[in-house]
Amino acid sequence: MSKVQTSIENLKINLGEAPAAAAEKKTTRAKQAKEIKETSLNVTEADWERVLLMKNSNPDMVKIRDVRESWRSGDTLPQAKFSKTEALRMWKRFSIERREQTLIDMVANTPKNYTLIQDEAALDTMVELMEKEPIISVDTETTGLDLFGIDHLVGLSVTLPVADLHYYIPTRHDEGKQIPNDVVMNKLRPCFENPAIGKVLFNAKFDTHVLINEGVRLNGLAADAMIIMWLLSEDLLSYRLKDLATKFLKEPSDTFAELFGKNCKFNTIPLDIALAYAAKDTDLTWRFYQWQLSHLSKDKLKEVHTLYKTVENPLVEVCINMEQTGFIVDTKFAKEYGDILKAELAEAEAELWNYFPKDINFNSPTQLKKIFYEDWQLPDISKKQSTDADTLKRLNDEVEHDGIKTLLRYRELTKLVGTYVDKLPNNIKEDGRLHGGFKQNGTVTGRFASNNPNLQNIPTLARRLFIAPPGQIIFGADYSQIEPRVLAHISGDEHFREPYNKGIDLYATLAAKVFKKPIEECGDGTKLRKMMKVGLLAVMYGTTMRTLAKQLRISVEEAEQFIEDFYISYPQVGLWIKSVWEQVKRDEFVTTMYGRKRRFPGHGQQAIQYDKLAKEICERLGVEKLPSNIWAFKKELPYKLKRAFQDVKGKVERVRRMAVNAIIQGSAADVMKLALIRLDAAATTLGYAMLATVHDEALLYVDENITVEEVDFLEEAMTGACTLDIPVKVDAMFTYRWGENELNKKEWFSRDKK
DNA sequence: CGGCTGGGCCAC
DNA sequence: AAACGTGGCCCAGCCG
Repeated sequence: MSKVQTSIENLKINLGEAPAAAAEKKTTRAKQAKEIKETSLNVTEADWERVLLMKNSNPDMVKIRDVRESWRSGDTLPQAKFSKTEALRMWKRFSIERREQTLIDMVANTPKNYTLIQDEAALDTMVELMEKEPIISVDTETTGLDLFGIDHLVGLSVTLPVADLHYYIPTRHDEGKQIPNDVVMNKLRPCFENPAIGKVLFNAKFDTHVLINEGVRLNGLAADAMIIMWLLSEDLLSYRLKDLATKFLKEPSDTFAELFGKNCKFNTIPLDIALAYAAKDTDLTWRFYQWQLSHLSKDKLKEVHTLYKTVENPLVEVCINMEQTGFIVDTKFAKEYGDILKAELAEAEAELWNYFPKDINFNSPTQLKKIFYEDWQLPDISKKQSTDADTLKRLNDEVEHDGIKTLLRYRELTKLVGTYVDKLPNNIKEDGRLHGGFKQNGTVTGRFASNNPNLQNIPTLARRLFIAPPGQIIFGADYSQIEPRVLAHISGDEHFREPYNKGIDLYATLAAKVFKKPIEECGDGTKLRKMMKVGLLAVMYGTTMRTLAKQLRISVEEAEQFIEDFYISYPQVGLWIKSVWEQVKRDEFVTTMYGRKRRFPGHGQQAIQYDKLAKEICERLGVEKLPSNIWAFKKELPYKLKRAFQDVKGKVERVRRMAVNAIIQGSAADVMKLALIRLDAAATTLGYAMLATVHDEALLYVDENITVEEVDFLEEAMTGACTLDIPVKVDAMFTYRWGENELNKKEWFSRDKK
């Protein structure tokens, strides 16, 4: 048996897979169950794509492809009469064979310039070469993803592009000769911490956290290929390096889970396999980055490249800082508050039993649906037997049922307890802090996303669990009305800009103008002002008249009149929106203020089809303007035409809404990202820590004795992040406990100190 | 059991 | 015939 095959056999034992001979004997139920379980895993789109790639070399695979297509289309193909189970078994057999074969091939074909570093002399040679490189690629291998918890580094790979050498340095593998971890870290530290040596990574945030745990602060991030990819194509299904390499470099590459199984830890991988896998990571990262650069240098992507260099790349450090800081959670308070809420919940539940039959689960929409619409025969307002809050409220308006009211209260409480008050403390790590994730590439528009846990959707009532460490406070700075301001700036509407330039209330001014009422009747708290707020959102997000009517509890005709009046008062806004529709029809993408793109491939054709059918409808009816409800014309328009138009209309209007929204939301996100970079720099000079961002606000931990000058300095970092044609306003907030007793700047500095 | 989906709901 | 943009998490219920 060759060395490679020995490694594979060892690996199989590590993976818990019995050798082939033993497998045949044992066919217990448990084992079958396990097999089914494994079979159901990992049959992803990417798997199937690879099956298609391999079909020429293995005719059997064609059958599997056919089976899959037949599942999708809902027919059975005559040449592929397999049950789903049989097909999955075939897939399983194939993938295990392939996995083994891939590993054998991978090790056998390990490139000559991949080197395993197992002794200090070799490491010294590598470091010497590394110091001559202007830019290198780095990647880490770990036991898992819980970096603030149990998981840690087991080895790292480095690519030296000039020398064309690729290394893997194992430090904590279970078996094989290795250099002690601290020795490796000490030797790498000077180069890794030297900002003059550029680093190219794939998901740099992850590796930087890993290295921080080892006492090394990676500096000089030159590029994060994952973030660049997202700027080049914001809505790919997968942003895994291996999938991208397969897709764009035309180099079929398997992900870790595909090669080793989902539950495998990297420290169990034999070193010869680890080298072939891990050195390829940095090799691919570097090559992928070069491929990206070849695109970014094109004229039409210059702006995107600039956006990357000036915003997204420096922002990676800010994300790392926010995640490192982490929130302090008041666990004692969480417990007390949880108990109070649970008592209220028990009360609500006891009350619910007065109205609902025994043994029903109030958390189950399926069961509630049956009671509301079958047993109680309530009118189906939503037309889909919904039991959501909106429907329940409207139902209650009609039938006045205490059970419905209590159910709403029950829902509120279960959400608060079950998702936040009880659950958030579970995320606290050994350092006593909660480190949520901030993903700068988490959305298609450019906004941040947050997870594990999501810190961007904490309800006001649950925010009070988050506190500042002793001697510090939470400082918040949020942009006031950033999205309407962006609209005012981009649309160039003088009237729309007026309230901002004069420093008066936007919504009151808009309402007065649109409703033709004196401004006194549109002030704070008035109905007209509230209506205007909803109306402006509808304009920005492209709400349909039907929904707007529902929200404002007015008729569809009144809603149409409302929006028409708005466009008469603010004609440039309407013209700008139409210009966006034209842009997206022509280019199939739109661009934010800072050059971020949102793409809508295929929209051009759809828009042309839309125009064609719209024209036909107008001609048949002999009208200029497309009627809002074509279904009213029962005889005048053939069903087929109406149906075809409705189809394309839905798609085209959806893209139009998304395009308008992407520019507004995306530009606001650009501004916020710039602001975060400046804030991070300002915070660093003051010795403060970035904590979080919630779309239009940034949170920091600062000294409770922060000075007015320091606050001015932080505020300026935000206000100075952009220059719009109108003023930008930032509101500062000071508190010991998030969401509670929040003071503004004036209040904070004039408060009575205890 | 573990993955997946749909309904519901929190934030901006 | 009909859906307001961007997200993530929890629970039921289903599947293999």
